[in-house]
This record gives sequence, C-alpha cells and structure tokens, in this order.
Amino acid sequence: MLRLTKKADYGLMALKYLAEQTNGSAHSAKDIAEAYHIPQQLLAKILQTLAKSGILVSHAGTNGGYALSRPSTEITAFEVIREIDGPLFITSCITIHGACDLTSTCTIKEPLRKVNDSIKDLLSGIRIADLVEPGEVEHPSGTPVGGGLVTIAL
Amino acid sequence: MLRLTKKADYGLMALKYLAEQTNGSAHSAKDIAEAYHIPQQLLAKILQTLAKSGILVSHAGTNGGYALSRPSTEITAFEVIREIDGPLFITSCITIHGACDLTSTCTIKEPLRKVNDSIKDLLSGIRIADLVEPGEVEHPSGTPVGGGLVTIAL
DNA sequence: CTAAATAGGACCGGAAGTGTCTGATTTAGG
DNA sequence: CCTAAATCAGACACTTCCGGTCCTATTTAG
Repeated sequence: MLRLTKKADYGLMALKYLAEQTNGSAHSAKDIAEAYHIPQQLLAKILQTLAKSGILVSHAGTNGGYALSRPSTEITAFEVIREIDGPLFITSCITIHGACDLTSTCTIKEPLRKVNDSIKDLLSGIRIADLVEPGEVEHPSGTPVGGGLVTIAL
Repeated sequence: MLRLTKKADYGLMALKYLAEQTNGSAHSAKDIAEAYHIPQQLLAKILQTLAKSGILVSHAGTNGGYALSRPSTEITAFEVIREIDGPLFITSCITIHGACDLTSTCTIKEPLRKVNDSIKDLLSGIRIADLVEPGEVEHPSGTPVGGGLVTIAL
C-alpha cells in the first residue's frame, strides 16, 4: 500500500535525467529509456502526458525530444506524481464519489485528511533538483544495495 | 496512487469503534460491520489478521468477539496499516526484490526513501485514540459532506 | 446440544497497473 | 522531395491485486 506506480517512478527518473543534461537541446524518449533500462514505449507515454501538462516541452521530428519547461528547482515531485498517477488519494471514501453511504459512518476521514495534506506538503517540498546530485555511491557499507531489496518502511 | 486500501480503512474504523466502547467485553465483527455498513465477512478477515498480529485479542464462541489488546493511545495507525496491507512501500524498486536491475540505474531511490520514512513517522504519530473524538458533526457549512466526494489532495 | 462466534481456506469478478502494437503526424537533413 | 527519427494518440493484451463472497472447520457460552 501507499506505493508509487512505476509510471510515476519512471517519470521522476526521466526528469532527473533531463535535469542533469547541461546542453539545452532536446533528449528523446529512446535515450532516456536506454539509459535507465526502462521500456521505451511506456516511457514515451509518460513523457507525453508530462508534456501535455506543461512540465516538459516537446519537439517532434528528427532530433526531437523533450526538455524541462522550467528550471529543475521549480518542479516538485508532487505535481509530477499528480500528473502521471492522477489525483486519487489516501482513503477510498474521499476519492470515490458516494463511497461513504452515511456521513456519520466514516469518522476516520477527517484525521486521515490531515495525513493526506501532510504527504502532499512533503512531496511538494521535493524538487527535481533535489534528486539530481545525492552522490550515486554513498552506501555506508552496511546497506545492501545491489539487487537486494531494502525492505524498510512499513 | 498513494491510496490506502479499503481493508486498512475498515481496520482503522473498527479499531476506532472498539476504542469507543467503554465496557471491556468483546464486540463481534458483525456488530462493527453493521455499525459502519461494512461487508461483514471482509471485516472478519481483517480483524483476524489484526488479532493474529497482536493488536486485538479475540475470543471465540458465543458472545465472543474482539477487543483492543492495548490502550488506544498505544496503537498507531502505522502498525495497523502495516499489518493489514503488508510492508510494501513507495517505490516499486524498494519493495520488489531485484526490481532495480542496475544499482546505478535508480538514483531516485535515496531521496524517495526519505519521503518514505517521513510518511512512516507521520503515520506513527497517529494513534487510534486520535481518531475517536474529533466531533462527528463539525462541517463548517462550506464543506460538502454527504455523498459528494471531497477530492482534495493531489 | 445448539447457536453464535472466530479461524482459515478457496475462489471469483472487476479494476488497475504494466507493457506492447499499430498508425498518424511532425520535422531535420541529405 | 524523400526519408528516417521523432512525437502523438488510441487500442489492446497481460498480469496482479483488491474487494468481496462462500464454505467449512473449530471454539464456547447457555
């Protein structure tokens, strides 16, 4: 539960990639997909929606591709995830219309909304620029990194 | 994305219900299910897992049921959700073993782990007791409540 | 002994996530 | 002008998981 879709994941990775590129020219979906070993066509779709929502600018044709529409410091993880995965959120009774039969039934709702908002703030505080530099190799020799799952959190 | 399963939702509601009951006797899954208009058999399953994980104590047989194993101030939303929905979390590459082919590929991972941990802290800070009292009817006359979705967040 | 409950398994239908394919349109470069 | 490399867009297949149900034990108060 509470997990990001792979699409959102891929989207963030792609934006990170674009943020790293210094030259202003466009980079194709193919380039990014190959760099990260991501299914190309899927990435293409993601980049398209990102372009449609104004986070990326696209350029069709030969040597076409995508580039950030704004500096990487002004793109939050929050909006990226929202564009890709849609506005659904925490409790089902909030997102699905009419799920709560009786209002009095679901008294859990209000407290969870606060969590909801907190997570929103959390993700809003993270910018693409924050993803770009954190030193690729800094595992403190105790952390398994390779293919070995990390299994933290919940 | 990032949404709670209904199971976790139901589980929290059930715990809230149990926390509200003053007498120490057990309350059946049927009672709770009817109180909240929740599918009974499904709730039963949830309560079983909650009992198996030690959050609830169960009592079989006639007049049996469930009760909190600890005071409601000592049960966090975090552990409830974890027991019900399992330990999966944020990025898919964290939870699924070996999903990240190359370590260097997924450089997004570290920053997202921090988000992960923050959410964990957030949910750990919420206790069942916090869910119990927030005044059932306090919609500030501007908030649509009935069947009308709230659609906040993302 | 019986009825009410928990305990646990199998199962199913639908939705959503993941990914592929096909086709159309733009466009730089030879 | 033509071709190849792109974006754009829609449809579709596959798989997994969520939500929910059903059935069958097993416990246990009265």
